[in-house]
This record gives sequence, structure tokens and C-alpha cells, in this order.
Amino acid sequence: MDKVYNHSEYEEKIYKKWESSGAFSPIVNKKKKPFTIIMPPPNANDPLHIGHARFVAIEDILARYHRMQGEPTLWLPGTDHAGIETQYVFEKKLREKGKSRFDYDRDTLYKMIWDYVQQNSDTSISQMKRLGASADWSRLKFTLDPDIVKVIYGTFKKLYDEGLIYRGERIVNYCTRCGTSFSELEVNHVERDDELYYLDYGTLTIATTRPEPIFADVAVAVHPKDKRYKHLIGKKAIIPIINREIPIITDAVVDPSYGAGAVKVSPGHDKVDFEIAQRHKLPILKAIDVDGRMINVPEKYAGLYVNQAREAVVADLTETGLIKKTEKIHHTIGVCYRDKSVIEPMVSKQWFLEVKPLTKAALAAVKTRRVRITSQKFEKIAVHWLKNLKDWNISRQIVWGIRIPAWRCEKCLNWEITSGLEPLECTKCGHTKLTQDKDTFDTWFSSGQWPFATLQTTKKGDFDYFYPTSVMNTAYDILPFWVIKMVMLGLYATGEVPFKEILFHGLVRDREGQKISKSKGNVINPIKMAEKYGADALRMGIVWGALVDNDISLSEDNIRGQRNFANKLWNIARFVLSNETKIRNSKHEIRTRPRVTNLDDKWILAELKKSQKKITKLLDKYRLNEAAEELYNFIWKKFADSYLEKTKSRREDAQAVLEYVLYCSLVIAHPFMPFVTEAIYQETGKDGLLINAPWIN
RNA sequence: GGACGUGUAGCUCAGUCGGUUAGAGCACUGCGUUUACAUCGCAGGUGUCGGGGGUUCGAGUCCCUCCACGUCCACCA
Repeated sequence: MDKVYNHSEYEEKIYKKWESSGAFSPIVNKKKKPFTIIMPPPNANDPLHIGHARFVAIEDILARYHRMQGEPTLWLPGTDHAGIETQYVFEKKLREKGKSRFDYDRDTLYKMIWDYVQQNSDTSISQMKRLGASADWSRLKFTLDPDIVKVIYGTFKKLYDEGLIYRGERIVNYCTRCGTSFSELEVNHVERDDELYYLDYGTLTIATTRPEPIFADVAVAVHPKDKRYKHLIGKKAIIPIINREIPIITDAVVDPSYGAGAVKVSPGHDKVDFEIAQRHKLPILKAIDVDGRMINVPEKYAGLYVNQAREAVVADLTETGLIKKTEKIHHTIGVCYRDKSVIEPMVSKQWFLEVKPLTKAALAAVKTRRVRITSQKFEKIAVHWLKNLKDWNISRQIVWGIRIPAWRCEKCLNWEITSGLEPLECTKCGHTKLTQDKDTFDTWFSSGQWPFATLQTTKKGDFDYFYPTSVMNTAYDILPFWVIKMVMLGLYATGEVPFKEILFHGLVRDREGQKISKSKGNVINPIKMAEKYGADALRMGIVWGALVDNDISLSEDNIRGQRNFANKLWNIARFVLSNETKIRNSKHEIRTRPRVTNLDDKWILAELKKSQKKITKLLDKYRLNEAAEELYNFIWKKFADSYLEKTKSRREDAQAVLEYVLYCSLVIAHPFMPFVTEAIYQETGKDGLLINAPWIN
């Protein structure tokens, strides 16, 4: 054995040994309770960042621990097509070449993105392997695998047949640059300074920050109790420039104390206005098209972009004296979470999922602990979401995704929903020309079905045996996007919860507690860290010091310290095993607990037992940080600094105990530091692999 | 505006049911070590547990209040 543990010499070889031994694939045994984790699939085209390393560390510790406990353990890996995310990245690449998605037809674009993702899809997988992930790669799934898509279609059809899918003209968050609508959750709100314009509407003055869509106004609204306007209710106001009359109505959302206490209602281009229009059954007019240009407006504005139109309208209103005054205001506006451009609320035909029946069931499951959220604070957040979730717009105007299996009859405009196959004829009128909707599903609609979609399409019997899965572990920031959707759709499609427990983990921040982002330049590349200090050190560094629930500040110092710990363990082994020739020829079995009379021997064996029990208990409670600390403390302080030093004067006598304690240390350390422990185990000359060793309870 | 958190050593964080002298790692200081490891050992000690009030025999822990900070959500045009 070398003087220092050189991880780069061992890690790759050891991983190959594990993989080829089949240790990652569970052996189904109906008599035993399985342990199952479905991996949150990373984006297929992205390299791993430090956040991925956190879930790899956590889930691999759990998988290895339960595997050693003798449970048939399946950690099922996958990758995600990540619709908007990936298309956005790809379009950025196109832009670098001076191209855009409009230069290609749908099928070509899809194929190009497919190829691009294929090129990169091995990266994240090999990087997870680099970190020691003991996932069953023979069951790897991709969210666009045809059999997965079939499951998604089946669920959509069931939802449609049971009346939970509807197509409605609804106001959606539309990014004119991305050319797609976004869910509420994908819109960011940023603060901005703007002008508030007071416009003369003939009978009264209204205040608005957006003068350009006044052409699509259908009413002016005031608060029902506002005395200033009481005499005007039911009368008419006049839209400037075009001089069209619109009714003056009342609605409680209007804040009498803000602005003029009177607002224009443009339901085609404002969320609040849309809701007012719904309540008052007002028509919906459009003044802005999906490309962000003006339509249905006086000729001089037609075709202008929104901000150009605003300038022009303001100039004209100023000239005619119809702007009573302007005020500076500070407010928040919605921007696209991808490219930061201003979100244009727009009326558009979209597919919606009525969520109430699903959230109701999910809420009951959470409250009765059929699905147990291991942290109280996240349970509260999940409950809050389930109570307040609005109907879910599941269609996206992008090509990179699962195309919605909806065909419209060209004759009678009836929609035919199938479970994937193109319908031959319209079931209503018999017409044979039908065209498929261009939209694709929101990525979360398909990934929300991931736990059962994967298990229904891997090996025969997998679903029956492994579902519901044991625990779902993922970062808390996707609780509303993904986790509650999995509970909702899992319950709906299978009648069972998708997982019995949810273990949320926190985000990884840098040592100053800053969120890690490329623009801040504080990214910690997990692979670089693993290359420098070893995967074991990185894993320990990640679980060390903070609860799984909480955000962690990861520093290189921390990882270096754990590298030292790995080396410590290595050198303990070097000390214990170095006497092999002299002492270790008595056919002693290192896995057997020796009988002892010496007080030091008794002490270390008792401490070992205590630590084993404690670590087992802590792992069962997902208190990985405390388990890691206990491990560190036992091996370094008790075993090395204390016991091992004392044996130096009585080596032969203590050898059996040293070997046994070393072996047990390898076992309890293995989930955390799989490589160095396996490397040492191989040095003992014993058969087999440590990964398959039984846990010592 | 709403929800959920956080505040403990210089730094990053634990502290479970309210119970002994509040802990760990890193950093720091001193001493030591050729033979398992300098990726080492031994020793050292730093705390108004954010402030204030309350409950209690007893509070870092429970309650109230204030302050500071964070995250998510949101409909003030």
C-alpha cells in the first residue's frame, strides 16, 4: 500500500468492477421489501453542476446503505429532455451561427435538437458514474423514449375522457421572443421604474402604465363604493385617438386609492382585466399579436413593436393634450424566466388541466401521510401549494417535447384525442382530414408521471414490485413544479402514491452563502473537485456540516478536509494490514468479532457497537450530516488517535481486534466513501466486493 | 401584500422531549513528531445562543414582541 491514498489510481477501476459485477441491479425477491429511488432526471444535454452532485451523494448513500441492509435496491436513473430549457440553449447556439428556429421546419428543428441532445447525453451519465453513483444503468430511461411517451399519452387520454382536460381561450403569459406561453411559475417578477399616465377618457380620467393597447379596451372600471364616480356608472367613457365609446363598470379589484381610481379594461392584454371581463361578460379584443407587434389598431401604429407603439401613442396623446399628467412609479413587471424579456399577457387557445380533483386527492395523501414529507417546513409549503394551485396550462408552443396527441377535424373543428395514433376520421362528422395540434406538453406534465412511467417501461414486473417507490429526493426549489405534480398525477394514474416519503434537500451555495450561478463566477465544478480530491471527499464534503433540508455553503477547504479523512482511513488500513506477514497468518477472519479480555479492546469494540447503532439510526432518519460526523469521529478520534496508538506496544495481541474494527469501519463508511473503502477492502485479500457486504446492525 | 424560513465561536454549521459545564469542522496559538498518515499528533479558547419581555424549579429550545436577513408566491393598473 502506498503512503498516501491516490484516488485517481483506484476510482475508475473500482467503478468498473462494481458495474460489471451487476451489483447495481437488484434481484427481485418477493419475500423481501425493496428499496427504490427514482432519480430526478438531470437535463440530458447539461453537464453536472454541484447541485446534481448533492442528490447523487444523498441518493447513493441511501442506496448503498439499503443495499447492504439486504433490501433489493433499485436506484433508477434517467435523463430529461427539459423542453423549454433545452430548446432555449439550442436556439442560443443557432443564434451564434446567425440562425434562428424560424429558419427550419418543425421536423428538421426537432431532429437537430435531438442530435444535439444525443451528443451531450453521455456527459451527465459518465459524470454521475464518476461520483460513484450506484444506479442501475441497465434501466436508464429518457423522457422522450417512445414507451414513456406512450404512457404520457395514455394519461392524457384518460384525463380528457374523464373531462379534466379542456381547451380554453385564456390569458397566458406569453414571451414574444421565445414564441411560447409560460406557466405562472415560469414568470419572474422584477422591479422597474415606469411612467404612470393619466389619460382623458372623456367623462373621466384613468391611469395606466400601458397606453399602447388602449385600442383593445372594452370598459373602464371603478370601485363600486367610490363616490367620485358613482354618477358615471353605467355611462360611457371614450377611448382617445379612436374615440370609441365603452361602458363604465364597477369591480372590487379596483383600488380607489391608487392612481385615478379608474382603470381601463383591456382583457386581451392584462391578467386582471381578463378576469374583470370574465365577470362582466365583456368581449375580448386583441391589439398585440404573438410576435409582439400591434394589430387591429389605426394604420399608423400597425406593425410597430409594443415599445415603439407606446412611444408613438404617448406622443400623439401629448400633442392632443389628452395626457392629463404623468407620475413616476416603481412597480414590478413579469419577465420571461429564460431571456428576461417582458411577458406579454395574451389571450390564446391552450390546453388546460383542471387540477382541483387531483390536488384534493394529493392533499389528502399528504395529510394522512400516505406520502410523508420528512421535513415539516416543506410539508407546509406543499400543502399551501396544493390548496392554491390554479388550473394548469399544459401546452407549450415549442417543438422540443412530446407533441400533444390532439387532432382537429378540418371540417367540423372537433378535437380527437388519442393515445398517440393519428385518427383515421372524425368521430363526429366522419371527415378524414384532421390536423394535429402543433403544441407540445409542458415538461412537468410528462416528468410529473416519471415514477410510474419509468417503472412501467423498464423490466417486466418492475412496476408491481418497486411501486410505490420508497423515497423521492430532490431540491426544494422544484416542489411546486415537479413534486406535487408527481403526487397528483401518480395518484390519478395509478391510484397509489408515487413514493412513500419525500426528502427535500437544500441548495448549494458558495462559502459566502451566495447562490451559485455562472454570472457570479462562483460555480464549483463537482467533477474538478472529484478529480482533485477524490469523489469520496466531495461526497463527504457535501453531506458534512448541514442538514439535508438546509442550504449548504460548500468550500474547497471542506472538501480538502474530507480528502484528509479518506487518507486517514487508508493509513489506518496500512498500519493494520502491514503486519500481515508477521502476524496475519493465523487464518483469522477479519469479519469475525474476536473474543477479548483486554480493557482497551473491550472499549473500542463497545465504541464501535455504539457508533454502528447510532449511524444506522441516523441514516434511517436521513440525518446524513450527523451520521457523517459520527463516522468521522469514530474512525479518526476513537479508532486511530486513541485505540490504535495504544496497541503499538501490544501489536500481536491486538491484531485480531484491529482487523475486525477496520473491517467494520469500512462497512459503515462505505455508503459515504465507497471508493476508498472498496480499495482498502480489496487490499485485505478477501473475496468479493465491499459493496455487497452486509450492514452490521 | 401573502407564505415559509433564518439569526448559536473569526468562518460554515449541528444542538432531537425544556434538564449536567452549549458542540463539530475549518481557521487561529503553542508544543511535538524519522518508523500508519505533515493529507500527522498533543494541548489551548474564544459564545450577551439577534434585542427585549413572558411561562417555568430550570429556556439556545416554548409563548409574545421588536430588529436584521433569505427564499418562494402575488393582481396595485
